[in-house]
Amino acid sequence: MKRKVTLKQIAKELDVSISTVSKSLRNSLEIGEETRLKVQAFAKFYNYKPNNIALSLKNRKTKTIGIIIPEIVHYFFSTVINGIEQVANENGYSVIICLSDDSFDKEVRNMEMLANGSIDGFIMSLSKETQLKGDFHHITEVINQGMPVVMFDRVTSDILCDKVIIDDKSAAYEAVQSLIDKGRKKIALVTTVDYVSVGKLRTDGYTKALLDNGLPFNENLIIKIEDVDTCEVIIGQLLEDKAIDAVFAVNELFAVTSIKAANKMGLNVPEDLAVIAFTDGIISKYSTPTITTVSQSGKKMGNKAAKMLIERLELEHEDDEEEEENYKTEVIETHLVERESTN
Amino acid sequence: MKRKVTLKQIAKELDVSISTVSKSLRNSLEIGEETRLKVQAFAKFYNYKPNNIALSLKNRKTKTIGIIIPEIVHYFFSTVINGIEQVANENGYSVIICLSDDSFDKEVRNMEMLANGSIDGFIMSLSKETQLKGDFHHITEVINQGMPVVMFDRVTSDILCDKVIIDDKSAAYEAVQSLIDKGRKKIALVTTVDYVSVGKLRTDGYTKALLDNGLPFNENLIIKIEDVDTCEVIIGQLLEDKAIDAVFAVNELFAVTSIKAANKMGLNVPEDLAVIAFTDGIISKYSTPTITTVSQSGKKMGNKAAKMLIERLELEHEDDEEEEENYKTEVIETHLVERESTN
DNA sequence: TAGGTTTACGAAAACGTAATAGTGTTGAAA
DNA sequence: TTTCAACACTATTACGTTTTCGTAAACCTA
Repeated sequence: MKRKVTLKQIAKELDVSISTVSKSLRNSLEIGEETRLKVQAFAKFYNYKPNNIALSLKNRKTKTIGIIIPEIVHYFFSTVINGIEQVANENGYSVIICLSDDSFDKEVRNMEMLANGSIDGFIMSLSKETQLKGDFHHITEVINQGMPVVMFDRVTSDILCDKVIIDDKSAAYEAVQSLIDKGRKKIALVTTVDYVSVGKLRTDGYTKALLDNGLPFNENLIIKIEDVDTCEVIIGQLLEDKAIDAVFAVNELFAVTSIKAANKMGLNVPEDLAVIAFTDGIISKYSTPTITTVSQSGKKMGNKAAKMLIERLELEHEDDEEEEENYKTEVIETHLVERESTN
Repeated sequence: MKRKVTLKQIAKELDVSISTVSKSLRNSLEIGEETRLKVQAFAKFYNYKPNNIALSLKNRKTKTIGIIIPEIVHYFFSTVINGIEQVANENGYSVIICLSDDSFDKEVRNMEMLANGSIDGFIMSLSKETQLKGDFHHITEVINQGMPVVMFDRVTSDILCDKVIIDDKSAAYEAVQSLIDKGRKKIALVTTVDYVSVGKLRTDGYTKALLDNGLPFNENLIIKIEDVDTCEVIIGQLLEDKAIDAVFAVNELFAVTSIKAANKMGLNVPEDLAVIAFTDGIISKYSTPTITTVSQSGKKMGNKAAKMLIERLELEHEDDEEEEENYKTEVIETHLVERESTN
C-alpha cells in the first residue's frame, strides 16, 4: 500500500523546496535543467498526480457539474445524462448526480449539499413536487450565489436562467395533426396531472390541433393519470364504448398500456385504434406493434445543456463580475418517428 | 450576487479570530456564551455553510463515491445506480458517475481522474474491452493506493476486492430447468461473446441444465451475438427449420427480438416457442407477450455494493492501517418472474 | 499577596497546490 | 570597485477548515 505521493514528499526526498518541485513539473524556465529533469523523473517514478481537491480549493473551481433529476431508471433522463456526460467528459468535467425522487425536500437538500463548493454549476430538471409547490427559493439562492444553473425539460418561467426544452406544445400539435391527417376523428388524450409543466403544454397542443381542424374538443376524452399503477384500469374505461379511434399518450408507458387495454377489448392497433406517444424510448421500439412517437432527443438536450453550462463557466472566469446575463432558452427540435401503431 | 460567506469573513466582521468563529459554530464550550450566540446569529443570517472542498482537504475524505459503468442508458445499470444512490444518500455520500462506454481507455482515464482525491472509493462494473484485454492494472493501482473498490456484475477473479454478483450460472440453470420442466426439449441459447464474464457463466448454466436432464448438447443451438444491430437476422436464421421449441436469451433485447422473429415466421409464443430472458427490465414487462425473466435486482446489487463500500470506508478510518483485508463476494439471489412467454 | 485554576479567546499548523514575490550567488558591464 | 542583470532556487501566501497548543486576564484559595 503506497499512498499517493505529494509535492511535499517529493520535495523532502530530493531536498529541494516545494516550489521547485511544483515549477519543475510545470516545466518552468525558472528551474535549472538538471533539477527539473531530476524532479520529473522522480515524480514519474512515483506516479505523481496533483490532488484534485487541493486544486479545487486553490482554483475555486471543481471542474464538476451537478445534475439533479427526479429519477434515473427512466429512459429519457438517462439519455440526458448520457448527453451531459459526453460533453462534460470532452471538456474535462466530471458529473455528480443526485436524484430528487420527485421530492421537493430531497431536491432542496441535494442542491444545498452540492452548492457548498462541490460543483461549479447545476443542470437540473424539476421534481414534480417542486412544480406543484411552485417554490423555487433553493434555485434562486444558488443562482444568487453566482452559480450558474441550466434547467431542462421540466422548467419554470419563475426562474431566470439558461434552459433547454423541446417545444412540447407544437410537438404535441404535430402529433395530433398527424393522426387527424390519417383520418382519425375521435382522439383521446392520456396525460399526467396538470402541474407537471410538460403535461400542461402537451395538452395545450392537443387542444389546439383539434380546434384548428374543426374537431370538437371533448373534456371526456382527456384523462389525467396520477398514479401509474392504476393507469391500465383507467385507460380501459376510457376505451370502452366511446368509439375512440386514436390515442395520444404523453409518454410511452401510457401508450403501451393503451395498446394492451385495446387488445384486451378486441380492438386492433392500428386498424381500430391508432396510438401515438411522446418520448421515443425503448418500449416504443420493442412493443408489439411498435409505437409511433414524438422523439425528444434526450441526448441532444444533455449535450446542449452541458455546452451552455460549460460555456458560462469558462466565460465567467475570464472577467469575473461581468453581469451581462443574457439567459437563453434553447429549443431542441423533435420529429415524428413513424412506426406500426399508426398507419 | 452575494458570494458564499467564509469563516474568515465572519471573523473579520465580528472582530474575533477564525478559531473563535469555528468553535462557536461547533458549540465548543471553550467559547463564552455571549460570543458564541453572537457568532451563531451572524452565521445564520448570512447562511454560512462550511465549504465541502476545504473540509475534504482537511479530513482527507470527500464523502463521495465514484461509479464507473459501461453505459447508463440501460435498465440494469440505471437500477444499480439507483440502489447505490439510495444507500449513499442515507449515509451522507454523493455519487459521481463516469461512463466507460465499454472502452478500456476511457475506463482507465476516468479511474485515474477520480483516484486523485476526488472520491473515497469506487463501485464499478468492467467494460467489455477491459474484460477482453484482461488488463486490470488500473484497478490494482487504485487498490494499492488504499482506495477501496467494489465490483459488481461484470467482475474478474484477477482482482481481489469486494464483489457483488448474482449467481449467473445457477440462475441460468434454473431458467433452463424451468423450460425443461414445461416439456421443452430443443432449447436454443442466444448469448453474447464469451469474454463478457456473465455471458460465459450463463452459457455454463445452460449447458449443465441440459446435461443434467439427459438432453443433448448441440453447439448449433447456441448463437453468440456480437453486434446488437444484426441480432434480428441472426436469430431469424436460428429459428428456421430447427424445430426449436424454446429460447433462453441472456438479455431482454435478444428475447424480444426472438419473439418478433418467431412471429414473423408464423410461430406463436408461447405455444410454439417459449422464451425466457435474463434481466428483468422494462421491455419484458411491456412486451407482447410479456416475457418470463430471471430477475436480477439491480437495485439490491446497488444497495449492497454501496453498503459494502461505505462500511469499508468508515471502518478503515478508525484504525488506519489495519491490513485485515477479508474481501467478500456477495451473491444476490435471483428469482424467476413468470409471465406470458412461457407456459 | 503569591500561587494556582478557570475562563475565553487567539495563533498557528495542517491538508496539497500554484503563483507571486523574494533571495543569494555569479559574472559581466560601467 | 560598484552596479546590474541573469540565474536558480526558496519563502510565503492563499484557498477554507478544524484542531492543538498557548496565553492573557480574572478569579479563587491559603
